[in-house]
Amino acid sequence: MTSSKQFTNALREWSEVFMSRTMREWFRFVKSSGLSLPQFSALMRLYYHGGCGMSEMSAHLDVTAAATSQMVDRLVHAGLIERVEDPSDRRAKQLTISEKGRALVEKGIEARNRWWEYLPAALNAEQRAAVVEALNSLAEAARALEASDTKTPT
Amino acid sequence: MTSSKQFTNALREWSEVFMSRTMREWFRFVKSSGLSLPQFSALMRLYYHGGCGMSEMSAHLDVTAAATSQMVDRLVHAGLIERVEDPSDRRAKQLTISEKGRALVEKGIEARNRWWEYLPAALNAEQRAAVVEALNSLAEAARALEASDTKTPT
DNA sequence: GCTATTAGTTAAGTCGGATTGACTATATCG
DNA sequence: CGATATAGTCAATCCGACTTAACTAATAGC
Repeated sequence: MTSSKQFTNALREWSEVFMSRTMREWFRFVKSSGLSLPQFSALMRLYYHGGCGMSEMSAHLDVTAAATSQMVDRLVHAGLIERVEDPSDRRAKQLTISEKGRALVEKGIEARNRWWEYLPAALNAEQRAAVVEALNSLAEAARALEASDTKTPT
Repeated sequence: MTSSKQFTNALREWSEVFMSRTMREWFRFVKSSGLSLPQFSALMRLYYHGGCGMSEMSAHLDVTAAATSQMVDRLVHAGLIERVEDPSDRRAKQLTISEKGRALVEKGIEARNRWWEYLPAALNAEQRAAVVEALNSLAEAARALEASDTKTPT
């Protein structure tokens, strides 16, 4: 078996364990928050990438402008998003996440990550160091991949 | 900084990169399939854990029996789930995933994993070996954690 | 054997997600 | 400057997710 194949198998296996648990925790949190998954997608977009316009949000969510407008209405009404006129184009609006929205997202991230915070205790110091190194390599490689994907026209 | 803290930070960082991309690919796939996320949750449950009853499914989805019944109706109608009478209890039904459902789930898993299959090329052989070892440790530790969580009354 | 409980279904209702179409205000282009 | 394009919103509509309530058939318990 090639080293690349072993790699892929190992990542696949970890991915299944990780996804299964993390998604479960995420869906649980979202449900308990009273919001929907698409609403959280909108919030996370603003949280991780900063403010954007309605069209950008619409493109990100891959839905029509009308759908976005209605969803953003609800999030604005809930105090989770702020919508202001774009100073450089009077037709447009700028969306930013409110402090309340930010706090909610952070709480969600915490909730979905909590399960693996007990993992260090199950590994010895040597294993932990190895994992740290490996994950850093992975994260770096994945970010490079993301950057090069972004540059490729689709 | 403690080794445990470094570990947690590394996993957190990888988790963000991984989740961001993987969820995006997953949502894209689900949307293109014409099914909803809750429907996929039901299918994945059957795929990974085998057949179960309606009540079990209802508990897994964390919704009422009526919601489950209606959703399962749609999946049965779409040929993705099979629903038969439970031979040991005439009141109950047994749900299993159909071949069509299985194929769809597998296609989805493939779709959400495709992005990181190019990662090996970005790492040298030494790094790859280290990652394989680390991920195996992680997967094992996570499975042990899952098993002990299951045994803990909630 | 009778009563209580259970497994699942059906109906009715609300909600958010999503679409299309129409519209207004604003920006761009020739 | 007028015509066209654009950014976003509103209305109407459909759909699936989800709830509650009521119901039937089957099982469990005494």
